[in-house]
Amino acid sequence: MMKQMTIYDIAKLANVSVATVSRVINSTAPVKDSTRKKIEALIQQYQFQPNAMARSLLKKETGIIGIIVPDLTNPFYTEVLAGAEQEALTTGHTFLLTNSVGDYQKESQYLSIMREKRVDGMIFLGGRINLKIGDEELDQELIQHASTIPTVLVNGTVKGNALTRVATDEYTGTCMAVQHLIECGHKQIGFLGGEMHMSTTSTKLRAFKKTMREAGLEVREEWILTDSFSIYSGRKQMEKLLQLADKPTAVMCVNDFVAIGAIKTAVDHELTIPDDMSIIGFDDIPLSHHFIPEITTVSQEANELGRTAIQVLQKLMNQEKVKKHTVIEPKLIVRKSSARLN
Amino acid sequence: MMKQMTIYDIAKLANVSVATVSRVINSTAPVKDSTRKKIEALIQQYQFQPNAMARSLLKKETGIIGIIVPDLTNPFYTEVLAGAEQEALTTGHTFLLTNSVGDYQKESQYLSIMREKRVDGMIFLGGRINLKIGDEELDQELIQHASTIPTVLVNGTVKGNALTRVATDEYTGTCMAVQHLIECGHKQIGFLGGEMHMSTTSTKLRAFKKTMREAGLEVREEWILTDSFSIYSGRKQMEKLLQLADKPTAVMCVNDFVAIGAIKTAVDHELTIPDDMSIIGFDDIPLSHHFIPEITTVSQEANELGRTAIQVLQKLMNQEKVKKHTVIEPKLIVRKSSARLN
DNA sequence: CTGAAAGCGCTAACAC
DNA sequence: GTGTTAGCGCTTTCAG
Repeated sequence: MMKQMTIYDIAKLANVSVATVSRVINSTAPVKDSTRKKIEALIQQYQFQPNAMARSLLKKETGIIGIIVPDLTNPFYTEVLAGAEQEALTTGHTFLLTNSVGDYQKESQYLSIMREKRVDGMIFLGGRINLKIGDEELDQELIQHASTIPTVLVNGTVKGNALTRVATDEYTGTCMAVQHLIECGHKQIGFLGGEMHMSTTSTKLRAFKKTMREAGLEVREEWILTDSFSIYSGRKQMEKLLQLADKPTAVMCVNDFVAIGAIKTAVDHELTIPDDMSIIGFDDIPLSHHFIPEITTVSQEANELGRTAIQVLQKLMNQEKVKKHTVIEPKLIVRKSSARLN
Repeated sequence: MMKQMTIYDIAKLANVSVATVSRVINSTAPVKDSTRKKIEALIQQYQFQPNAMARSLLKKETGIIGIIVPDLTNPFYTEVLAGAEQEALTTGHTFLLTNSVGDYQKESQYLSIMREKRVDGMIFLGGRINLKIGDEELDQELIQHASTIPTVLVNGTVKGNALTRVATDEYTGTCMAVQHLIECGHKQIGFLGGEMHMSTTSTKLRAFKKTMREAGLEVREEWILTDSFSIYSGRKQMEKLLQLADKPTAVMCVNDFVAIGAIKTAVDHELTIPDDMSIIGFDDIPLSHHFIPEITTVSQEANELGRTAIQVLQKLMNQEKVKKHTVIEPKLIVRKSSARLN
């Protein structure tokens, strides 16, 4: 590997001081045209790039935003990321990305790395902040951490809502979806969840029950299943549901993955969706638009969520005032996996 | 924001010199047990984290691997990333991730950032390294860049194969898939591609033609369509194909996205897949396993690809000898979107 | 076992 | 316009 040049090397070659070189690099003060030209030529010739470490050490800014996501292969998260990236570009920030796989210990480890690397700010998604009953110690660690690095939580929170967060209104979103099912004439509606100890599941379940009750419909416990957030989990849950003698005519799923799994298994069992059963997802991952049948779902506006998260973070980093809680309104997207009860 | 402590603060509090603190942090030399304990307690108490910038400046190592991907929302790339992350974890490296959206100018910009930040190494995916006819200048920039930072290219190359790369054998993979179709009795086979100027498309097309010819089958130019790599593109292409009076009984698609689009449009047109037409994809994204029908495809072993790329990069970073070209063997995954011609 | 001091590459006063 | 110099926070000789 070729050694990288330093500002000293350039200065020597140009017969000027390092300060002058620094000035042309940062256009921070006027420099005589001829010397500027000379220096610029040298920089070009040797492909000189100033060392960001050295600069950061001094400026106390790295231009890096740390991100912790729970699952890189989940399209919802990548969509959030894509939105965030787009927005971060406007201020020239780059992402230090880590994948926690929902492992709390890894989260802690990554939190440490972010601090060592002195990221300018960070975004935290999933994992511990999605726990229905937060863990005292984990929350404390995160809060502590946030006192030193501007941090925004996406779709989650910690004890006492102590930190800045932006989140989709999952409760309302679920109400809208269930309401849609009810308006389609369904009276026997089930719920397929993710892990019960995650707030995503419990929030949506609460919304589900409340909407049912307000419509005067019975909430049947045997139609409420929970497992995990994967496609495979959707399959398992639908498998169970179909074994029941008395089956619902519609189900609300905790996310699109579970909905896909549910549809797939239903189809395997010779059901036609939506004729034999309406199935609704949540998230509006790109795939839900392309699946056969196209899936009715609630859009989390993932891209906007990501962009907003960064906007809030940027304000935080600039020491501006920000709302402690920004909410993104979800949208019901009616497609082909739900229909009138006939 | 609370100010972060420095090694000086700790040293002062412990009544020792910074050198001693450094020693306990890095266990780089023996320290008296009692002073060690004292320092450790302080570090714990104030949650002190050494500043990685300062250290990197000295050690000329950042612990960061730069990654340029063309599309964060494409499951193939995220799967590669997930594999890479897993492997990078073994050496404690973290990712500086950038999303080029296939924009060559952005790639250049990100290349610069990687150099400024002095990443220890980098992985480049997609974009310019996938051009059928490489751009002289862009290649030169990348080669130049690689002379200063260990770099590995994934599924692509530059002029003269000047750089280290790991890649799936797309040619062989395509041959396998087409061969499978032929063995199913198909004689009228089409090809749905991505952009024609990308090597992925042209390589696969070459393999397609060669396999057809060797089997004594006619290559019909009107059945060879190219557009882009998206689901939407698959839809458009299938739309065109179905307008033909004489249609193929099977099609090979450049990737799973195109296959999904093709299937969806075919189904919209009341065709049954695979009974009326066999359709094969490429990549084996998770979705292809869950789509209805499940998609026959060629697995790129994305996760392994990512892991291997990092392994090779690690060797490169350690100045070990590495093969200039590591190839990953693809696998044919026969599922439900292809069947015997009846 | 511990401390003093040099230096990593850069920026920002402060002089001239 | 330009040069000198003092750090930024850390590691690492070199002495003791």
